Amino acid sequence: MKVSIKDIARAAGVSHSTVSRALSDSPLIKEETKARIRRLAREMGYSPDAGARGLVVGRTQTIGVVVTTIADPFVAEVVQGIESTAYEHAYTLILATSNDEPDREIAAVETLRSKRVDAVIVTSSRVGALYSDLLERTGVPVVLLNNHAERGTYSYSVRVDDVHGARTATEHLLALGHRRIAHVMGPAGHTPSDDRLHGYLQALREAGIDPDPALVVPGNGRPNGGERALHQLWSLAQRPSAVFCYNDMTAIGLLRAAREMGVAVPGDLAVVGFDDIPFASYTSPSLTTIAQPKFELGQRAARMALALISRHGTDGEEVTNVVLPGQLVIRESSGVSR
Amino acid sequence: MKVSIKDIARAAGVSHSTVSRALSDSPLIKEETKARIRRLAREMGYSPDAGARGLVVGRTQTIGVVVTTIADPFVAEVVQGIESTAYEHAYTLILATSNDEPDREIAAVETLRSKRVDAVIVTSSRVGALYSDLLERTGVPVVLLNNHAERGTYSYSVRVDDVHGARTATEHLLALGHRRIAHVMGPAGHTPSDDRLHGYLQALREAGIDPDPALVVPGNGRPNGGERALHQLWSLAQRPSAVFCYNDMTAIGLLRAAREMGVAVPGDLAVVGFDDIPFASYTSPSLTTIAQPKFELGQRAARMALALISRHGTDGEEVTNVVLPGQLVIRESSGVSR
DNA sequence: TTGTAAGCGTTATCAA
DNA sequence: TTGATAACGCTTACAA
Repeated sequence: MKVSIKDIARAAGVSHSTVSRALSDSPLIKEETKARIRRLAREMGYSPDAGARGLVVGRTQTIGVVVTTIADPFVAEVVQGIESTAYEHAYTLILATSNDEPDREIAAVETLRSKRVDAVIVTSSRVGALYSDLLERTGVPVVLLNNHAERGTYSYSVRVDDVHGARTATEHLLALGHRRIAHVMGPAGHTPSDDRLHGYLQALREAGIDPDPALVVPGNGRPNGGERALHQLWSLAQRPSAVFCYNDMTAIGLLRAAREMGVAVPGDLAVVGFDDIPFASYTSPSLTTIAQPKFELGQRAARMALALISRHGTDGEEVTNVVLPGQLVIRESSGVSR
Repeated sequence: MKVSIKDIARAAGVSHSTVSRALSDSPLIKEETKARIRRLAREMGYSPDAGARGLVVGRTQTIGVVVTTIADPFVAEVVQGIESTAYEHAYTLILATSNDEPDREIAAVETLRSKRVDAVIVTSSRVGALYSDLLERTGVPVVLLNNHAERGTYSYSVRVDDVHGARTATEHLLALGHRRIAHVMGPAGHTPSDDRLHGYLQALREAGIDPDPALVVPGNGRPNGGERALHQLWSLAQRPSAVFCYNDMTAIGLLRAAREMGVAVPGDLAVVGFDDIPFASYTSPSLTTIAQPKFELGQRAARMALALISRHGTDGEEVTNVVLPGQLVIRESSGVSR
């Protein structure tokens, strides 16, 4: 049923090593025999066994991708970018989902290690460091996406400049004349959360505004976090006139709450998000946001992983961390027209 | 560097087969030795080579997942469902993206075959049949998700009942008093598109309404298709008072166009979608739709794949195709309150 | 309870 | 230009 290189050898009356060479187009083999063998292989429905090959060559042509959940539009687009360049280089993706649960993070690392992936790309995990530690001593290159960590021998990162993006968002609101600008934070203990908060504070201070702690409220990166945040903000004696949300999901939840509460956006409250997920342009009002080059982030991460793989041992070309800028996309929710 | 079963054997002063047995918790090995070997394995940082094991046992504990694009919220949730049950059964996912390009579909099949995946799950492809053909003769079980095809020995499907869902959606609009109900179709040549159109027509006829061909307009399953569709519908002499869209993405585009064109929803036009993507409840007005049990679809597909794998050869338990019902979720866009 | 040996499907090293 | 043969890391009869 399953046809191997030996079956072909038998049928062709040659040795199995000749078949192996012919199939990998070795210059050692006579064109004539090559052709014959290739035809035979096709006819017999031969498919090379990647596992067996990996065993001997020491590479699996496989990249492990760890995400918290693929059901996050941001993550999905990043993975799309990874896949596209992996595909171009004949690499395959193994997907592992962590759900942000420590057990599953560990399990994911173990599995990927066992599958002997040539590299690992970790997207927006809270514990990128975990991977670096566990995998680095294995010698598996690790690329952290949107999660900086100490730079190790094998661990690199590609990310968007969160601080700068947050500043840009905040400056946009400042330029529109807002003085009481709130911020809904992201999930606690997440580097991007910290950085965006940081950028927000920086922009305020540079504008000579003393940040009001009451205007910085917790969130979780999901819609319900945004909803809760608006309730909290609206119960303040001194309400904000604008809010910069950790991400678009948060902003979308906040937008919905605003609708329910009769808070006019951008009239009563200008809103800016972060990420530019596909739906940002379909909300009502459409969402002003900082666009992350999601697909490109994925591409860069994949390219970096490939570079690290080929560099492996030979330590040739230098690989450096990548930081991409986010871009302000102005839509209705910040009410530029006001 | 890379420690193998033999290294452990040497360190433990036993043969490598003893190590193999100990690590797989064989009852043949004395508890004492087991413990010793396991400790050693941990200390030495041993990680079993899945490829090597697969070579001998004939299984890779891997499921291939083919999607057109992972950057589609519907697909992403389905994959999430697949991953979750695969994980529970110690299976790993290999992700292949086809972009709906024939070349890549072929390439995907070849790759997955080479990687010796134990089963393949294909999500919403136009050409599910292709996979059945190519893989079935290989003996790899194929599960088609939302894409029925001829039932083969190894090819099964799990899907949502599109006809029924479309009927439900249309009946909902009929019950609200609408008589001129339009339909924006999905991508041409896609089974779900046909089925949903079919259900829509069925519902109309049963209500004694002769379907007006002018009210059935083309779409593509994406927002811009919905936008174009509304322009087309609104240019009619006799406009519809309601529209059933192929899916939520289409409806969302249509909603945006409506906003731009000053068409009130649901006042001038009631809108119903299909899928219930996460954002359906965040649009404005929020979207009435037919909810597909996405996560469950994924789970079922994975379970079916696992069943097919274990049945393999032994032809034990019967496996039957799965059809899940969609559920009407009433929100604002159909204007129930009117 | 453990060890020996064969074999899974490849590639790679020597010889011929 | 081709063929033997070993090796990759593992499981699994078959012996002991």
